[in-house]
Amino acid sequence: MREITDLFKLLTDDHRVRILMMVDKKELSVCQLMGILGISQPLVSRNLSLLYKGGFLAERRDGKLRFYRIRDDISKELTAVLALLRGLLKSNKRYKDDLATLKECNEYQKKVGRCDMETLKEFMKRHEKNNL
Amino acid sequence: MREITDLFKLLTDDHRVRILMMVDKKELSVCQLMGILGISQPLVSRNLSLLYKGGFLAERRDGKLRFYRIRDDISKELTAVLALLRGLLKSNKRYKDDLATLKECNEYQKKVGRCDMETLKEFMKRHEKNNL
DNA sequence: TAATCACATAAACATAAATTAATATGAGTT
DNA sequence: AACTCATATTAATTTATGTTTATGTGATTA
Repeated sequence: MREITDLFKLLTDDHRVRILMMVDKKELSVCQLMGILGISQPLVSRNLSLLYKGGFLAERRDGKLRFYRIRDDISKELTAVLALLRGLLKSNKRYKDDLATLKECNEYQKKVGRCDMETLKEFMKRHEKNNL
Repeated sequence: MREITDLFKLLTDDHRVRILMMVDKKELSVCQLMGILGISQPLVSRNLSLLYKGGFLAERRDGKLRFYRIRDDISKELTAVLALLRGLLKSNKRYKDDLATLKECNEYQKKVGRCDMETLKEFMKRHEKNNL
């Protein structure tokens, strides 16, 4: 029983759910997630770590960057939970906004040709200004 | 987004999930739930109240007793969550034990012909002994 | 109408979780 | 080998949550 309530506990934090849904859409690095969600690096790392320990995520290192994505061999329990989440969020405003930001973030990176922390912080600054 | 994480928050407590699954099986009074789960009355009441506020439950008063059951007009979100829970718990030991206790509790009540707090406390005492 | 019973709620306490700020790690670069 | 950069981790603070004890409420019965 505890395993199940612990699983739900993973989904009681907005940041974690948003992170999960973003990497569900596309493999992402820590600094990309910072840029998209507009939150601090340790906060992204901590929540990634919890989702990882919860069995949702796979990690891949590429140079200095670490990319996270949904594991492709997650348990049937986690598969069911993910399916539920996708359904619940389909028409959620925050989720759709995040998806849009994800797209902008990608385009910005393509334009400047880099994917490092400075680039992402610059993106965060610009994005924040646009949403005032 | 908050609405969704709050929904999951309701399911992060063992007692609440057990209560939800018991009333999913059968309409039950507060003291019956005490007897089945073996926990205090304020604890049952508090968790029932949270599940009620969360939109899962309907209440019916019959004399001194208050019976709770799953609302028959719950939202599609809650319906999806309930379906998930039923799947996750289908083969869960604690859940199956609780179902067995629910059955015993019913039979005990039929035998003694009452459904009040004294009866249920007596049942709790006996049940505890049997499980030593 | 006073007492009792089932249940609800408030207050108090204990514990756990989220966030930030500061620091550590470890791979890549010079 | 020293340095830098992306990320992880720790410690400290705040905030939220669960549980018990004590008390309130409203219906029923004596």
